[in-house]
Amino acid sequence: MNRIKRRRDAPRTNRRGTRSRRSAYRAPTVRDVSAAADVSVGTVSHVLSNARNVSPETRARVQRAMKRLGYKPNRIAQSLIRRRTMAVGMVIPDVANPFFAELARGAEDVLAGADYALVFGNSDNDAHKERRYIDSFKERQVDGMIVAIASDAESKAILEFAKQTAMVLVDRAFKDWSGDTVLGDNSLGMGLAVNHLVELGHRRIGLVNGDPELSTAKQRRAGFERSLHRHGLEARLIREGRFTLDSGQEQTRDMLALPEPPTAICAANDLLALGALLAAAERNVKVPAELSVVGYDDIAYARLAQPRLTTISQPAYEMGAAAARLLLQRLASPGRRSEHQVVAPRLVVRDSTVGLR
Amino acid sequence: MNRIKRRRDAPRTNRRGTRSRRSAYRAPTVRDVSAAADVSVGTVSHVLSNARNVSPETRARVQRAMKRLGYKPNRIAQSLIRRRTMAVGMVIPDVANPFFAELARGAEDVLAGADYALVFGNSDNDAHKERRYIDSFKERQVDGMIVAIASDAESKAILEFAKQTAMVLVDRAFKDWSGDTVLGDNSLGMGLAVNHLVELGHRRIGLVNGDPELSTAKQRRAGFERSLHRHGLEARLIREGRFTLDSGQEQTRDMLALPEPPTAICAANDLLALGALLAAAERNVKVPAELSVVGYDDIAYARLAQPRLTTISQPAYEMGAAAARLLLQRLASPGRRSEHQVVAPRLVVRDSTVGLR
DNA sequence: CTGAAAGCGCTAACAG
DNA sequence: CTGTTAGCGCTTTCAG
Repeated sequence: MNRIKRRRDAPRTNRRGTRSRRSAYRAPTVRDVSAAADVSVGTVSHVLSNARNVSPETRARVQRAMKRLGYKPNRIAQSLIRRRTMAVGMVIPDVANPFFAELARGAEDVLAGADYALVFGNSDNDAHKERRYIDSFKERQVDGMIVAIASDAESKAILEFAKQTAMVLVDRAFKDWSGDTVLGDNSLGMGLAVNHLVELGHRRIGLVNGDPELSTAKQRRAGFERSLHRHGLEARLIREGRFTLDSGQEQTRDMLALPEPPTAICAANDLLALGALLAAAERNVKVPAELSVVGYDDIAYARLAQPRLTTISQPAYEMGAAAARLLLQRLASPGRRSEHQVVAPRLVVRDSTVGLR
Repeated sequence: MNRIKRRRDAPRTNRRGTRSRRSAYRAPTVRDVSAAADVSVGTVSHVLSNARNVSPETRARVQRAMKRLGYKPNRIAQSLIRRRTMAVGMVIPDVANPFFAELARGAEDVLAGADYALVFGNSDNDAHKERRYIDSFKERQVDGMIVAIASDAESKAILEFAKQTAMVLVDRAFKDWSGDTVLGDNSLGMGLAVNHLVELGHRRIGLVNGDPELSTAKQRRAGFERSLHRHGLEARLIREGRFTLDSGQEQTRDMLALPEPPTAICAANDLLALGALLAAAERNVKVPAELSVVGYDDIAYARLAQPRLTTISQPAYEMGAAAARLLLQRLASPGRRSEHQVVAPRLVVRDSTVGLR
């Protein structure tokens, strides 16, 4: 009893009785509030969480004390005992890619609305980096994660991880994954692009692709090939690289140097398509007159490019928001069946594609 | 003693003696490890943190136990007692703005290298939202924050906050702020733009500006006016709005409808400039032949626009990285003098500006 | 070199 | 309706 008394009276002194020297300021705690309002800590906690009835007068007194002291609950302490951090991790390849920036925005907006904090990691499509972020987030006890997975290189670990904490895959998945997903229909989308080009009379159509280990790249390639075959065409002009502008430029440069260059190019994302435009400009190949180009994603800059880019549109913001909503749902009811949302791609015709004359 | 024994033997049972029903799995704790290795929890903690000497045999035994159990320290518990979360908050207006996406990348890369997690908030340049994120991050006990502040509306609260936790302002600041900063020289930058235009023979130069309460907008406007005056010109053609593409389009549309429209436009960022290009296209005003446009920031898409945008370049990635480094330094030595880094703007001439014939 | 135990700030079971 | 108190998982004295 004496010991406890001492603690309540002098909470700011350490065992030696000296005030801690570093940082004079120390945020008020439940104990400070309870002392100020002359109630027990339990009561303070309860007015905070509304977990049980507290008489109006007591409540008011406590709230006044809180305000006066500028009390804010320490979320870390809450997390420790509640076993919930109210934080979710997100790992995407690169925020500097507008598609993922939008996607992140979508996720953040819904998560913030539910009082979750978003902690971020850019994997650069590197399975190692991705794994490091996931591990780090796990140690930090995030309640869940949203990830645009780089490859299936770490699939074992991911699957293991997902058993322990909520996880939804967005934009990209891997086989063996059976949890929640929000994915585009990449094969269909690429089909749309090919159909458009074929309808315009193109026969020699090339594919400028991203990192071949990514599920999006695989599926877009598959869609490309399938669709060409369906039209009785061969899929020979295929390049792969990374999902970057530079790679797009390089791949296109390469293709345009062919004895029989393509008359049209499908790029697996808009960055690649923009790179293709640059490569064409280098060689003085006119787009769309001499080369049609279609992109994928419909980032904001697609319509600002010259010529305005025909592309396969995907609602990045919505995909992020949907992934976040799915995560929230799973957090609320861990037992529910997993859900697989697929968002439909849409062809947006602008000025970078034109009929073969 | 009996009580303690019980705890060590049955740590996974709650007070009623029933196993918790939810989540069969529970991560191993120091206690589990200590039991498995037959040492005290203190020893386990010490092999983890190397805080004191532990005999090689004991250490090995503990490490084996850790590995066997798959033990990972609980960062939340560590944070609570160490009073460090190894997390930093970042609030920027919008990741979907490539300038800030790059900046965020820069910060994240250096922070991740130092084992800090980055938690994110988009303020949309809304002082309220910004304040909410800052409060939230504070409750979450972040070790520090990097913020591109919206306005001085909440400056009181911000200053108060900064007394308690490390904070560096990036890209934007407010008067009264005397802490660490990484800022561009906006006035100088705008001067560069104006000089360039004047040298090309332009006399009727308009300013398309962003949110007037932002320090960047104020300074860029000031630089614009000062520079024009220095050339003996009046600064009459000034519009303000938001730092978005749409706003740029709108402001420019408005200006071009004037009886005496400008022959050149300074836009306070590239998004605005891109909007200006759109507005010009609408009216069939040729850029640069009939209207020169210069942007600000030099986002990746500036050189992809048509025409390629002349702009004032700022190293967004480096600014983010520098801010993160500053924060790390302050975290390491809280007493150090605050540092004010200013990054030099650079004129990049491309195709959107041309001499008046 | 090691163990015991007191907390970090909070929640929630238990006992009035 | 309110107070007491045992922990959450970890670190860090203090005592051997």
